[in-house]
Amino acid sequence: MGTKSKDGVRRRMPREVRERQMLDAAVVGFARHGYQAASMDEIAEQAGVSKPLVYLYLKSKEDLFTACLRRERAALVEAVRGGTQERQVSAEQQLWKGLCAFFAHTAARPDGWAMLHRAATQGEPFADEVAGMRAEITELVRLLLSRAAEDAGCDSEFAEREVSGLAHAMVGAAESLAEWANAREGDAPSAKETAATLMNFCWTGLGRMTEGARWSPHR
Amino acid sequence: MGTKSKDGVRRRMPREVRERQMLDAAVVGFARHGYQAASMDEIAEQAGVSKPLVYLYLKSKEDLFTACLRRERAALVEAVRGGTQERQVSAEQQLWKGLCAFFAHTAARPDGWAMLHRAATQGEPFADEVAGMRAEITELVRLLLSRAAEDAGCDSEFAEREVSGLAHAMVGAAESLAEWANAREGDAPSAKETAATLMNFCWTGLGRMTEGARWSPHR
Amino acid sequence: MGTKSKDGVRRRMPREVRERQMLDAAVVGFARHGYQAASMDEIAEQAGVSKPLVYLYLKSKEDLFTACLRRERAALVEAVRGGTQERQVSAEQQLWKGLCAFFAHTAARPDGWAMLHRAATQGEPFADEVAGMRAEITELVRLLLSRAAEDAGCDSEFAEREVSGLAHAMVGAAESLAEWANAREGDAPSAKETAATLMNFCWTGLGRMTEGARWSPHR
Amino acid sequence: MGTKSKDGVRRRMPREVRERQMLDAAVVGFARHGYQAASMDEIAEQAGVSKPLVYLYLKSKEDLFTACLRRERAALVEAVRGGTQERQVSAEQQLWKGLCAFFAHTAARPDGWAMLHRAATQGEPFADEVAGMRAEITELVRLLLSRAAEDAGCDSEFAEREVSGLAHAMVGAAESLAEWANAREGDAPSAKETAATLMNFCWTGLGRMTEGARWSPHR
DNA sequence: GATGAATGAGTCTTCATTCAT
DNA sequence: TATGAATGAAGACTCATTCAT
Repeated sequence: MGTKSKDGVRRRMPREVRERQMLDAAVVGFARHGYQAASMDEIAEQAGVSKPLVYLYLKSKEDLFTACLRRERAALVEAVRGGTQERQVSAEQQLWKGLCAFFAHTAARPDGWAMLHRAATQGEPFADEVAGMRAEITELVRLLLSRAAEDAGCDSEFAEREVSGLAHAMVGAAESLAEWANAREGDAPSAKETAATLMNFCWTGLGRMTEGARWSPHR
Repeated sequence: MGTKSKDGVRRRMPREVRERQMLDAAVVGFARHGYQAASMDEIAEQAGVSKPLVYLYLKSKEDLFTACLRRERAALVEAVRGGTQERQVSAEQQLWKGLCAFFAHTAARPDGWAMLHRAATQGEPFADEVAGMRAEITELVRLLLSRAAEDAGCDSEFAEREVSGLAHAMVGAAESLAEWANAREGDAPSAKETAATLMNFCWTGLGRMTEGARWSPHR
Repeated sequence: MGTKSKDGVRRRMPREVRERQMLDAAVVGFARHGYQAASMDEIAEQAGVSKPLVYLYLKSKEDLFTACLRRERAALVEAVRGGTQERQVSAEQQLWKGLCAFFAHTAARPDGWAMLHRAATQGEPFADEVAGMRAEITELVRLLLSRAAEDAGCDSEFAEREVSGLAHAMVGAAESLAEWANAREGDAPSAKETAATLMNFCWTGLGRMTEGARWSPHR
Repeated sequence: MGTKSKDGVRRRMPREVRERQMLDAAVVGFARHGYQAASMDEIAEQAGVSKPLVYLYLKSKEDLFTACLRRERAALVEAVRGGTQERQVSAEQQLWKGLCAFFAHTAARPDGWAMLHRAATQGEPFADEVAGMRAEITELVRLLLSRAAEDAGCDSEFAEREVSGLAHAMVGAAESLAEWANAREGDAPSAKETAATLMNFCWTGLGRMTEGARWSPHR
C-alpha cells in the first residue's frame, strides 16, 4: 500500500512530487464520489500517504478540492485554447480545432473531466470557481460564434443574446457528448468523430441564422 | 413549526397528503444541497413533520431520494411526452412541441429539475435510476430524429450511431439551456423562445444531414 | 455505565434533567483537566449519555464550557451576595458574612470552584465571561471596603485606586485560602475558621488605613 | 524565518544558546496559550529552529514545559530570596524587600510569571513541580511571618496552622496584585507602590495578632 | 398517527513525535 | 549540527437511524 522502495520502506519524496500524487488521487476520488462523499481517508490511502501529510500540504478538504479544480480547469482550458489560438484561420476552423481538442482532452483525462463536470453541481463553496470555468469556456465559444457571424457579413441583428444562448447550447451539447463518448467502452468514437458529429449538428444551422433565416413553428 | 390547526395542535393528516409534503420538502433540499449534503433533519423540519415519521413513510434517505427522483422523472417525462404524443403531426412539429414542453416544465418546477439534473452526478446508488431517465428522454429524441430522417426519405446510411450522438447532443444542449434560462432572473426567456433557439441551432443542420451532406474539416 | 433502569435499559429522561447531568459531568471534567484537556467523550460517558446527545443539547464544547461557567458563576455570586444583602448591618459584618458564604460555597462545591478558578487561566474565548465574574466579585468587595471607609468617617483621600488594589488583594487572598482549605483532606478548617483568618489578616490594617496611617519602609 | 547569518544560511550555534532561545520561545507560548493549547510547531518557529531540534534538545513537550517551569521558578525564587537574605534586618524589612523584589520580577518578566501562574492550574503532570514552587515561596513567607511573631515576643499560641493560613493568604494576595498590576497598561503602579499596598493591608493586622488580639464576628 | 429521546458509526482535522538524510 | 518528510493516535463534531411512549 503506497509507494515503497525495494526494501519495503516508504520513500521520502520531494514535496512537489507528493503533492502531484495527492492531487491525482483526489481527482479520482472526487470524480467518482463527488465532493461530499469522497473521503480524505480514501484519498490519502490512494495517494500512498498518511492523512496528516495531505493536510500538511493541502490544508483542508475544501482547499484540496479547489486545487484539483484549478489544475483540471487550467489543463482543460489550455487544451481548448491551444486549438483556437491561431489567428490566421477562420472561426469555423478554430471551432473545429477547439472541439477536437476538447474531446481529445476529456477522453485522455476522463477522471479530470468527470470531476469538473460533477463540480458544477456541488455546493456553494465552489460555485464561483466552477461558474468561472464554465463562463470562460462559454465565452470562448461565444466569441467564435460571434466572429463566424461577422465573417459571414452578418449585421448586428444577430443579437448578443441570441449568440449567448447558442454558445450555452453548444457547450451543453459538447459536455453531453463527452460524457456519452467516455461512457462507451470498447467502441468509443474518436475525438474527431465526436467533434464532427457536433459540427454537423450545428454548423449549417448557424450559417443559415447568420443569413437572417429563423426557424419558426408555423411551417 | 409545522402545520398546526388553530388550537396549536399538529393536524392529523391522511398519509397521502403528508407524504406529498415530505417529497416536496425533500425535492427542495436535494435540489439545493445535493444528495449527500441534504439533511434529513432539515427535510423533516421543512415538511413540518418529525423525523421518525419521515422514516415511517419513506424508509430511508436513499428511498426518499429515489421516490423524489421517480416522481420528478415521471412528471418531466409525462410533460415532454404530452407534446410528442399526437401521431398526426410531423416529427419536426413533435420535436418542437416536446422542447416547448420541456422548457416550460423546467421553468415551472425549477427545484424538481435541479434535483434531476444534480442527480445525474450523484453517486452510484442512483446511477441506474438516473441513467434510466436520461435514456428515456434521449430515446424519445432519438426516435423523433430518426423519424424525421425517414420523413425526409433518408436511407439507412444515416446510421443508428450517428443519430444516437445527435440525440445526446440535443439533450445536453437542452439541459444546458434550461439551466441558463433558469439562472436568469428578471429577463428570463420564455419557454418558446428557448425552444426556438435550439430549433434554429440544429434543425437546418439536421435537415442537411438527412440529405447526405456532411461537414468536413477540409474546407 | 450511565443511568439505567432496573432491566438494564437506559432510561429516557426529560431534557431538563439530562442537561443538568451533563453540566455536572462537564464541571467535573473541566475542573480536573482544564478546558483543552477535558474530552467530550469522557464527559459524555461520565454523564451516562452518548456524545451526540451532548452536542444536541449543548451545541459545542465551547458552549458547554460557557454554560458550566455561567451556572457556577451564578451559584457562587448568589451565595456571596446572599450574605451581603442585608442593608442594616455594618460593612464589616457584611464582609464577614460574604467571606463565610464564599468559603462555605467553595467547600461545598469544590469542582465548581476549581473550574471557575482554572477558567481564569484558560484561553481567550472565555476571557470575557471569567473576567466578568472576577470583576463582579471584586466590585462587590470594593464596595464593601469603600463603605467601611465611609463608616469610619474617612475622607476621599482613601482614593479609588487604593481601594481597588485592596479589593484585588483580598479576592486573591480568599481564592488562595479556598484552594488551600480544599486541598486539605481530613483536617480541613471550617468556612468560618478560614474566614476568620482572613478577617484577622486584613481588617485591622484596613481600619488603620482609613485613619490615614500608612505603612512605610522607613521604620 | 529563524536566525540567519548574512549569507542566508542558518547559523550553527552552541547548544547552550539554542537551548535558551527555545526556552524563551516556549515560555512565551505556554504563557499565552497554556500547556495544552501551546503548539510545538509554533514554539519551534518562534525559536527559529526546526522541530526535530527542539526534540533533540528537550526530549518532549512535557520536558520542555518542565524545563521552562524550573528556569522561571528558579529566577523568581532567587529574585525574592535576594531581598530576604540579609540576616541583619528585621523580618518586616525582609518581607518588604521580598515583596518589592517579587513585584519587580513579575513586572520585568511578565511572560515568565504568567506561565508560572497558569501552570498552577494545568494538569497533573506538573502538579508536583508547581506545588513545589508554591510551597517554596509560601514557606519563605511563613518563616518571615513566624520570625516577625518571635521578634514581637509572641508565644507559641500563634500557632503553626494560623501562620500557615496567613502565608497562603499573603501569597494569594501578592499573585492577584501582580496580575492586576501587569494587566494595566500605561498607568501600571511601580513595584514599590504595589508592595506598599500589600504591606498596608496586612502588616498592622499581623502585628495585632502577635499581640494576641483576634477579630471576632461578635462586635 | 406521531414524536421526544437517544445513539453507532463515521468524518474532518490536529498534534506530538520520529525517520532518513 | 540540523532538517524536510512523514505518521499514529486521538479529538471535536455530524448524521442517518431507531426506541419507547
